[in-house]
Amino acid sequence: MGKRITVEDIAKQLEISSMTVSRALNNRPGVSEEMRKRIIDTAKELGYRPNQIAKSLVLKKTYTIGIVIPKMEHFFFPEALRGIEDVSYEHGYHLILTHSNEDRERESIAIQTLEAKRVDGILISVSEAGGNIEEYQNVVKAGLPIVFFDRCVFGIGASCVHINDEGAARLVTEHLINHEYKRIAHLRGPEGVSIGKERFNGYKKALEEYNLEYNAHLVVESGFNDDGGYQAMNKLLNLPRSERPDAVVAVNDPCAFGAIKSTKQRGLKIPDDIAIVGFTDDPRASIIDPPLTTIRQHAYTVGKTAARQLLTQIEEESDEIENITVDAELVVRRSCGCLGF
Amino acid sequence: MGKRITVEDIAKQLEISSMTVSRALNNRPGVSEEMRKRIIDTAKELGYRPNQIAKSLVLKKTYTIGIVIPKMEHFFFPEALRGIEDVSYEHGYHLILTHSNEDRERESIAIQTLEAKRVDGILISVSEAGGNIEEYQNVVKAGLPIVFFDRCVFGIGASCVHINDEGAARLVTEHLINHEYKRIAHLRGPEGVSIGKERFNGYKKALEEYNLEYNAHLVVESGFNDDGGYQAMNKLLNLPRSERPDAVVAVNDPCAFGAIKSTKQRGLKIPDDIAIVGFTDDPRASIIDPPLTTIRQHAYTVGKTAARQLLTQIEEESDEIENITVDAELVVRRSCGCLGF
DNA sequence: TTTAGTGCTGATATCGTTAACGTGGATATC
DNA sequence: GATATCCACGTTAACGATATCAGCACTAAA
Repeated sequence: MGKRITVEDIAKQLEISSMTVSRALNNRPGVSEEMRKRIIDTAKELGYRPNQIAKSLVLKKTYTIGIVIPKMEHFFFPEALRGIEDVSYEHGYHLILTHSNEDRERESIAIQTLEAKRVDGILISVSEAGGNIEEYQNVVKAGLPIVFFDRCVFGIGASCVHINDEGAARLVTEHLINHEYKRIAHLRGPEGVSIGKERFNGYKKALEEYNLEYNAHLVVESGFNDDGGYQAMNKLLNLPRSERPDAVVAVNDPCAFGAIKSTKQRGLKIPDDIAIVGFTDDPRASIIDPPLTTIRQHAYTVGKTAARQLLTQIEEESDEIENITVDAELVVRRSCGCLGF
Repeated sequence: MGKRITVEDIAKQLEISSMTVSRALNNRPGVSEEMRKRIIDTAKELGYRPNQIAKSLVLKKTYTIGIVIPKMEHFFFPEALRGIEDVSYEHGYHLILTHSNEDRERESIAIQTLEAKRVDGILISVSEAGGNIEEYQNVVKAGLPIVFFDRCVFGIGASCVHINDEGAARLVTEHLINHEYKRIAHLRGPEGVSIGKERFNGYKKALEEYNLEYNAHLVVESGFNDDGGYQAMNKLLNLPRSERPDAVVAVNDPCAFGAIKSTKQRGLKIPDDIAIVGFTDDPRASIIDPPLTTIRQHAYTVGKTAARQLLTQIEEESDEIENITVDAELVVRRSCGCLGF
């Protein structure tokens, strides 16, 4: 590593103390304007770059927030990330990005890394494998602000930012019920992940409300991606003809795409033979054939909101916990049986 | 911030020196097995988390690499990011993610931030606005390893990882020529960005090779996203009928999507009235109507390769510059006029 | 003239960790 | 029995920055 210029180097060159250099470069009072100018000029001339590491050590503050994301492939996360980045940038914070790859162990390592790097706060969406509750609790106990987004963990004293998953799932299921589908299936997310559970609850409540029978055979766990949706849909389509669903609520859009693939492969028509709806509003949803009816999640807003909440906790040193719901909306396209585009 | 446990705290509790604690926790020789065990146990008990900041200060090494990405919305970047993350994780490095948002000023700030954070190396894809050449040169001069990926800057002594943009653009243009299209247009990327220039060159060379006339009216700058493609295509379609293109090479898939939208809005059929091809192989490319013929870029591989190159430079302290080309392939679908799938 | 205040600058300690060298005692070697 | 070697552990300094307190020159007020 090429030797970097330090405040000391600047100080020596000008035959002053490093303290004066520090004051000048950080725009603090106690330096004459003339001296300040000379210092800034020399700093530029020497190509000085402040050492944030040393600064962080003494100030006990890194201006960095840590992010744990379970899966980069989901459109939702890069989009949320963009929201997080925008807000952080405005506040002068930077991001350390880690990736759990839906793996519990790797998530645990990621959190410990972020603690070691002394981030000022953590934003996390838990892995599909279900969370490291104890690890989260340690973070909370250590007084390190942590905010969950999308896939949350409630009741451990941390803020959560998410859409109203239950309500939205209910909404989209009701939409199918209004189409008079009778055997509505659900490709559900994992039990251990909040959104899997909540969306399932929404689906179930909609059925109850309209006095449709809940049928456990029609609920298949699918994980969160295309392939899981494909496999799960295959299971449903392997049922005896009379037991097959006439409509499907997928836990998210990738699952719905997998389900669409499976359905088409068997020569079945969507929505004529089976209606399928998703959840996310992935960019592909509007251009797939047929265009997918889904819930628009506003990932960008979720990211922004989560980052704001975290920064509030960091900067106000408050430990006030909030449970924030971001609006989501039903986007009606054609895969549900509606004609409109 | 809750006070964190330090090696000193552990040392006091065991009535030993902090040096012994450091040795034990870092698996270094010079500590009896019994003592090591006691130290590790106490560390766990107290919930010790090493302070990577202090460590970095003394070791002059952060195990962190900085990333500058121009636009999160392009599918390419999250995918490249995934490749980068996988490789870094294997090597025990972490990522600081910054986002230039295609803005030159913001990119410049991002680079300075990364230098201040004393990252061990930088991976960058330059902003659409064209790069801060001087800034890059400063980084190189400071001896900080930097690798460009996808959107590169050549000739300043930094490694580059990219696909053979010129060759691939030529390939896809040739494919159109073989379809016997005569008036082939190009929606081109910005002059100041390597891939814009290279792809344009490839397009031009293909025309030359087949003795097709190059027509400057048929080349319109489109930027890199949907809307730019839409606007640029509108310009082409506003030409007198006889001057309109019968085929279009878009600089990337988002542009192609915009062009498709514009074309469809005018009631023109793709590929019958106008063929359109893209570049990227965005997830939407295979499901749009008609499925888009494009160049598959293997963003994941580009990310992986760039990260590997950077880590090699970091760990071997070599300043050997490489210009690495990642294979890309033509993906033939229907928007070019082929029948297949 | 003395006192107090103000404006600029410097000396020293500190953040948490590790490198480099030092020490004391047990064991091995001749 | 003297010397060398090795092991386990300790002491000190350093990384690069800032906080804190102190000092010095000068001005204003008493």
